[in-house]
Amino acid sequence: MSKQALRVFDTHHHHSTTILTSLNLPTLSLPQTRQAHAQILRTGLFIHSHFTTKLLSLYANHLQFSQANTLIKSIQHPDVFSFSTLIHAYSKLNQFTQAILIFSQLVSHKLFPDTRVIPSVIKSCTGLNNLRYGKQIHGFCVTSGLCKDQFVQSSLVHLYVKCSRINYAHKVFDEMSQPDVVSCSTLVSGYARDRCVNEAKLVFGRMVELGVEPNLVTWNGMVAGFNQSGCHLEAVMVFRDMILSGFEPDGTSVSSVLPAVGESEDVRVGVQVHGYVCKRGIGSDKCVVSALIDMYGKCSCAMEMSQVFDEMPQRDVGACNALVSGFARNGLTDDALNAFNRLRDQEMELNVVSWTSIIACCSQHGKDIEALDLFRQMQVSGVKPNAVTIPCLLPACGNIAALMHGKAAHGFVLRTGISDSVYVGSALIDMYANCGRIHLARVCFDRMLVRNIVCWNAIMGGYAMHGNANEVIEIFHLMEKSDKKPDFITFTSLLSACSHSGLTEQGEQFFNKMAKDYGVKPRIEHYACLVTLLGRAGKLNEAFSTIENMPFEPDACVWGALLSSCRVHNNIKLAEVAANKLFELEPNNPGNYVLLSNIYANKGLWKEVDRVRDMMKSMGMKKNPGCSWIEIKNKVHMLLAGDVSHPQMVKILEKMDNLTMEMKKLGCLPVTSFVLQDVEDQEKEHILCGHSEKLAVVLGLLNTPQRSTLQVIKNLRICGDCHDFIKFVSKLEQREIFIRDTNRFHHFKYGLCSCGDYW
DNA sequence: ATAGGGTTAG
Repeated sequence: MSKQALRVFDTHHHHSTTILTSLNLPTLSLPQTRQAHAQILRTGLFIHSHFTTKLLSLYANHLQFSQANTLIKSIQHPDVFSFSTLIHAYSKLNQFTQAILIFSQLVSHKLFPDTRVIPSVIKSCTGLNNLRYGKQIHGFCVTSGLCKDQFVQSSLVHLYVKCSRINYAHKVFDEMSQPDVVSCSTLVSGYARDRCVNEAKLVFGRMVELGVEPNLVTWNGMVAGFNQSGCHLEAVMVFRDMILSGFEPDGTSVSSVLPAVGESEDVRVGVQVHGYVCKRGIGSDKCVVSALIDMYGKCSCAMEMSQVFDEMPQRDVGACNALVSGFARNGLTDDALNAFNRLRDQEMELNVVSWTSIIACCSQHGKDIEALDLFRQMQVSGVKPNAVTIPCLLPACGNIAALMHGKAAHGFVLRTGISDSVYVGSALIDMYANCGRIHLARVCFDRMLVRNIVCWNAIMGGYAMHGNANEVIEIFHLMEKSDKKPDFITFTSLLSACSHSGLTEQGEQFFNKMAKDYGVKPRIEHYACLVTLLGRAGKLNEAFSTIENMPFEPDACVWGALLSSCRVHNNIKLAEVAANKLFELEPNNPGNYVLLSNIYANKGLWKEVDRVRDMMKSMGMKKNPGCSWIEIKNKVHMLLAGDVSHPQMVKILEKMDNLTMEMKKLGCLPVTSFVLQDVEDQEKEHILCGHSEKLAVVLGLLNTPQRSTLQVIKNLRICGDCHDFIKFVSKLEQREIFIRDTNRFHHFKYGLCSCGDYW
């Protein structure tokens, strides 16, 4: 066609009919459009609005917004049709903002919109989730009478469904004189998406009564709606009903039902659907393949998942993403990373989902530094993070207290305007709390416009971890005044905060009224909190009888809580009871053996210490290596206990010797009880020098400005010697030092620690 | 010329 069109433009015979013919051809390329435009200008044909209008839609289809917008302004007397052409073009291309912009020009020209243009305008409001403007248009349609049009009405139904105003949608629907299949389907899928199973079925029944035949889109909309709202079983059942009603599911149906099958983890159904896909020959549909891979991944069938991937006819980024997250979901992090790297090697175009999946995989499986690095690489490669990427990344920052990285992500959130997301907000709260900046966490919390229960729990959990029980209780009361109901996580924060701050009575009160006053039945973790609460207060017998009388079989957390309390209060008898239970429940957890031996060592019972050490040895178990992280000048340093490989190790040990000497001079001798071995005192000191948190603190002292705050993260509980050492350092060096261990924050200042030496 | 359904990341 292009040859013919160009021949027309090359002639100097400017018969309007010839050009008109060429402009009526389905599409012209952009250069051809420009050529036609030039010719129209030269020949003066622009006075006929038909040509200009045609040019408008051509420019719009080539995404030449400024050209199209200029052109329409050049028309002396534009009519509704000129504007409509452009609006239709924009709305079809999902350029909703542009569409609405043109519509407002139509209005400002005092032109009267017709029933044909309104649906595209409402569709644009729908696409932008702009309920306000949509409602205005609705109002206009009511007063002008355009509302009687079926297309206008069904676009309004869609607007309200999309903007979560299902009641409005139903009202518009009820006012329709003759509901059509489109409006019915939209309303049905809207109810399904709102988890309103009964209403969806009611409207479905009503459309049948009215003689409106449901079609494939109706059924698919229901399946998709139930899937999206988490009614997975319902989605699968509707899929069945659809087949029983004589419909042949297509690619859309299958792609909608498979995620639901995956969630219900019923691989037999999944295999059936897979078989159907093969039979119908829709296995080359990209969405179908991705959904199959996803389903097998969710059903823990990594083999089948890989097989579907390997057999797919054409590589597709969606399928690759499903594969990566499938591996990650099953804990196969190396496979996930390999698949991701293969993707890059094959120069497959990675999208934001690919990057977000792999970042999530790393931050959820202890590969925090890798996650941060991938986030950097993502931006280098030109893919923009979005409101999902950030909550996947932030836990990695929090895990290793990479505050600067977290702040950079926060800056990104503010610049890109995604801070309204509750996911982003609660992830920021968690990150700041985990980085020891509880006040910044609070600022994020206070600035949120909408908060869900996760946000409330995040800030309360943050304060609890910092041992600020009063703040937790204050937030809890604020929450009571809001419309959010506390859940079991809320009470875990409350109880652990009370135990960390020694508010024993208040903690017991919360425990006693959580079921009665708030309808939250205590779970086993709440009993564990109660044991810690009583244990910390020295009420070890009460703690023990709590365990004996609780309505659950006590688990490792509960016995672990008792054992820790026994360490604080040097109770050998109960420690042995708890430890023996723990050795039964988790024989391969070295932490329990270490804790018991520390309790023995603290009382000088070296024979017992040896016995525990031999137990560990005979089981081939080693103490988990202690590991600490500290962020210095935007770089995260990792230090392992006893590891001398750090480039600054000579300086670190020198500084540590100096500090130890100062401590001795001032009579603050190191406590040498927290070592596993019974060795000569001097050697003990040497082993203590190697504890990772100590190394990290000293590294921080050497590389940061005087008196600045230090922040260290440790993978195990802080040991007593290091605790004493750091208290001393905080006084001698006039430093605030935050250390987060597996349990809580220790805030060292002026020679004291916020935990009050109970932990 | 106008209105409805799908996959993969939290």
